[in-house]
Parts: sequence; C-alpha cells; structure tokens
Amino acid sequence: MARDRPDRDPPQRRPEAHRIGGGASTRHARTRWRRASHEDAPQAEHGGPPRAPEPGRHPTSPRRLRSVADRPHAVAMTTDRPVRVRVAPSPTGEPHVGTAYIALFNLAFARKNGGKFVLRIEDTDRERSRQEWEDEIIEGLRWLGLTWDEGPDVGGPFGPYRQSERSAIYHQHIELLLEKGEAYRCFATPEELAQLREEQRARKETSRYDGRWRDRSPAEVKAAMDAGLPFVVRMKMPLEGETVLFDELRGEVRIDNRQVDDQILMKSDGFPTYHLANVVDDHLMGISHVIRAEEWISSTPKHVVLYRAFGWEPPKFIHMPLLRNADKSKISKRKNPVSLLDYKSRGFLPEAVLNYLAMLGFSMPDEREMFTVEEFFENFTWDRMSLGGPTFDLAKLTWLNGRYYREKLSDDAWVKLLRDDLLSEEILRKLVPLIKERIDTSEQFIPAVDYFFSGELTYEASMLVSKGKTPKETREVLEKYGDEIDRQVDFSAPALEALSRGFAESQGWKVKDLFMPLRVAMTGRTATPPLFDTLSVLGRAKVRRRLRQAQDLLKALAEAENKKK
RNA sequence: GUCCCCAUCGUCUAGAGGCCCAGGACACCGGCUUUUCACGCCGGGUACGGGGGUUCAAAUCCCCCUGGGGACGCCA
Repeated sequence: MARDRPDRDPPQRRPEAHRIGGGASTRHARTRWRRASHEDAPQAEHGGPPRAPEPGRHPTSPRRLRSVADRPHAVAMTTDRPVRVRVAPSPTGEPHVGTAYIALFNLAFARKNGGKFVLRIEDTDRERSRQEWEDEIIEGLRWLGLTWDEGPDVGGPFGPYRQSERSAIYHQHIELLLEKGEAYRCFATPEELAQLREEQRARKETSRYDGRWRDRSPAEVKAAMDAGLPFVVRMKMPLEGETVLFDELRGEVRIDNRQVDDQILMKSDGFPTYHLANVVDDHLMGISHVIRAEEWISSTPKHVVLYRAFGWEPPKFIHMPLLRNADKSKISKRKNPVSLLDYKSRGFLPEAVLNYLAMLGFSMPDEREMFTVEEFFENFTWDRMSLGGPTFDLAKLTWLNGRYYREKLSDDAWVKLLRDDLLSEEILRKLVPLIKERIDTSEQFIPAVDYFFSGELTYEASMLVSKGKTPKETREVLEKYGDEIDRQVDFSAPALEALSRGFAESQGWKVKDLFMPLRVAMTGRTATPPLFDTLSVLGRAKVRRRLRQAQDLLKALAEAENKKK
C-alpha cells in the first residue's frame, strides 16, 4: 500500500502556500515560529541579527519533518556554505554505540549533500582522556565502515583534529573574549561552588553559578592573579532576555537567559571546556551543520551566545533523538551493551549494526527494513526522521543480524569470517599456551575452550557465592568491579591481577573470595586456566558482559532466597 | 525543583485531514513444513495517553492536562 503511494514531494499534491501557512512542526515550535516571524516580535536580547528562520526552513509536522516539501528551493539544507559535518567523540571510554549512531547520520547528510565528514577528538578532559580510548574509537568506527574525510589519523586542511593539540588556538580566543568583555576570570574554588550548589538545591532553586566574580573590579582581579590564585574563565551570559535557537528538526527553541549560567570556558588547568572548544573548532573547521544528540539542546544557547560574542555566524543545529534503554532512560552501559567492540566480539556484522542504527528514528520511504548503507544514504532526508527517543532493542538487532548471516553471507564468506575473526591465528596463539598443559589430545581442545567463544554461559548461580558471602554483596562487588574494568586501559594479565588484588583489598575482601566468583562468572567453571590470563584473552567486552550476566543471576538468586524466608 | 524536548501496539515504525473501527517489522502465542532443531510460510492478540477546540470530516491542525526523557559539573 505504502508502496504505491506516489512520491511525497510533488508540489501539486501539497501546494507550498498551504503547507507553509498551515503546516507546522510541533505545537510549540509552531507557535513560536509564528511569534518570531512577526516584525515586531521581541527578539533575542543581545546583539546579532534576529535569528528568525525564514519560512522555507521550518519543519512542519508533528512526528515527522517535512523539510524538503517545505523548502521550495531547497533540495536539502545546503543554503550558503559547503556542507561540512563532524562527529566529536571524547576518548574517555570505549567506542559508544551512540557515537556510531550520530556518526552514521552525519555521514548520511554529508554524502547526500556532497559534503565532508570530519572526525574530531574532544580530549579536553585531561583526567579521563586516554590515547588508548581514541585508538579504540577509531577502530570501532572503522570496523563499521564509517569513514571520515578528515581526522586525527588521516589529517586534513583544518587540523589538528585533536583538541589537546589546539591549546594555543583556544588561548587566543579566550584572550579575545576577555578583551571584549564577553568573558571574565573567576577565582571561586570548586569547594566554594559545591557549597553554593548545595545551598541552592536545599532551597529548591535551579543550581547555577551566582556570578560572584562577574563584575569584580580590575584591581581585585589583578590582586587575585598576582597572588597566583588558580582561576577559570567564564562567559558572560546576558542577564535578561532570551536566546533563540533554531533546531532544524524542531523549529525555534527559546530559552530564558536567566536559566543559563556563566559557563566555564577554560578550566584552571588551562584546557578549554567542551563549550568553548566545540564552538571555536566548529567555526574554524567550517562546520556547516552541527548534528548531535538531543541532550545538547539545553546548552545550545550558550553556544549561540558564544558565536555572537565572537561575531561568527552559527552553524545550523540538528539535534538527534537520544537512544534509550528499555526503561526509556538515556542509553547506558549499565543497562545495555554499549561498546562497538562488544558488538564486534559478539559476531554482529557491521552492515547489520549500521542497518539497525539507521532504522532508529529513520524509516525508508517504502518501509523496507533491510537495506545497505548506500541505500540509506540515497534515501536519507531529515523529513523522514521521527523525534521520539527510540529504545535500543538488542533482540531486533539480533534478528536483523541473523538475516544478514542467512541471506547475505556465502559459505565462502562464512569460512573466511570463521577463520579470520573467530579462529584466527592471533586468538589460537593466545589460547594454546593456556590449554595445552590441561589436555592430552586435540579433540579435547574445543570443549576446553568453549567459553572463550560462547555468549551467555550456563552455570549454577550458587557457584558465584563464596563461603560467608551473600548473593547481594557478591553482586554489588561484581558491579563495582565492572566499573574498574571499564576504566582499565591496560588489559594484560599482570595489570589485571594488580587491579583485582587492589580492588579486593579496597573492598575488604580476601582475594580468594573475589577470585572464585570471578572465575565462575568468566568461565562458568571452577577449574580453568589462570584467571587473569583468561580475563586478558576474553577481552573487556566479554568480561563486562559476563559480569553483567553474573549480576543478573545473583539478583535472581537473592530474590529466590528472600522468597524462601 | 527550574528550564527544554518528546508522545501511534511491549519494542522499532508507516501515516502529510477523508484511502485508517490504523499498515509493516521485532518479540509473544498458535498452526504448517521438517526424522529433530533452526530457517521459512500462514494465522492471532495488542496502539493513536486524556480533555477541549477547528472542520462536513482529526491519529493527522490548535490549546490545556498527563506521561516520558534530557539539561542544570573546572564531563562531554
């Protein structure tokens, strides 16, 4: 039925005049858009030309955008500048499925418009950023085949593409803002601010910086500087009025400036925050469209104000819906496998993962569910987006992946995959030393190593509980241990052993009370090769996954025991 | 709490005022096929959050309510 429907944009079907006048995006957006387009409508308080969107640009329907149909002259959102988009992950953890999701849609938009796609590494958090994470992010995105035209590994005309290498640029720009009076130094200590927040929360106010250094005299500031006090640089948010931003998917969003506090732009370690670095880099790198997750909407006013402070034209903003857990909260590793490398290690095919990601929020015009990334790019348009936050459904991904295995993979491809990915020389070389002393014939090999290859393990939950410990406390300890694993960069056996011994001690547990549950959780057995060699070979993805499984089993066990009582 | 975003089956979605007492897919249940299992095929139940408008006509446009989510960090 849908198949027969004529194409959705012929003008005779939907006259422009009607659509532009009568259509609207969401109710809110629509109202606002109307208000904003009145000549005398109050505009954003400070500076800059009014940002009222021209009619051809506003979205027009509730669940779905009508941008193309609504933009008489626009084939897409390429108005003035060449299309340049970016994905900007922070190397503070494993490559995230959300990063892949955003990257995919950025790439689609770039491809559709003959634009460039840039990878930028946002490693301004010195505490948590690690080169190893950056490597894994690149590996994960490459595995999926999401390739970028410019990036830290491939270079490009707008580099460097790693923010830690752009410090001089940020300092220049901070100077500029300071000179213009658009920013100021703040000498408040973190403790002082924490206390402020606490008081505000106690009074049930929105917690925000109170501007205590905003209007200090030059003399005071100089005195503090001369005293060598550490400081941050904050932007001056207008104290009144509202800032209007135009989201290409939602229309106008107006936010009262009183809701927005004086964002820190430069930390006391001299590194910029996301807000500064992202604005400066997006401008300097010629980014035309900022396509990012919805969670950024509420800080977009800060960015808009910053663009104005610099005297720059802001890019177009497109906020994608947030991927969700089954309970609708923002997708998280506690509730979902979230690492790209986890999917890789489980044997998901990149094509299937991309295909699945593409159908979250987007649908093909003919409603087909299986399509290649090229087909996706060809058919991609913002007006086929729906804005409700989609639940990431592993069961459906798994089904789709099964279809790819069944329908797209030849026997030859199967053999190659098995040989290269599963039973590769690299893996066998790791396994043999662990197993050879424990078996007498090669036929015992496969049964002895099965748990290195399996997904879920089968074992008695009670095996996880050491003598004198309860299922509940075991679960809690394994959960904390999982957090340690997430932070662990060096996955060698000695490093894991050191980590684990230290962890046991920190929890006040004897090592054997921790190590046996760990062994069972990892292998489903009590007799195994050395534990940390095993962990090391399993890899973080499988370790995490099995910790999660063990936690689930322990939870069920705890509940069962409670019932008995 | 304050602000912002969002709202069709349990889940992903189709839907552009009449083609819709709402279609497809996952999951679930039943059947067929099959030596078995799986795949495949056929069938089944389940949704427009509520209330007001506008209209001859509302899932669709408007308003309010409700619900969900996000943000409120010297994290991104």
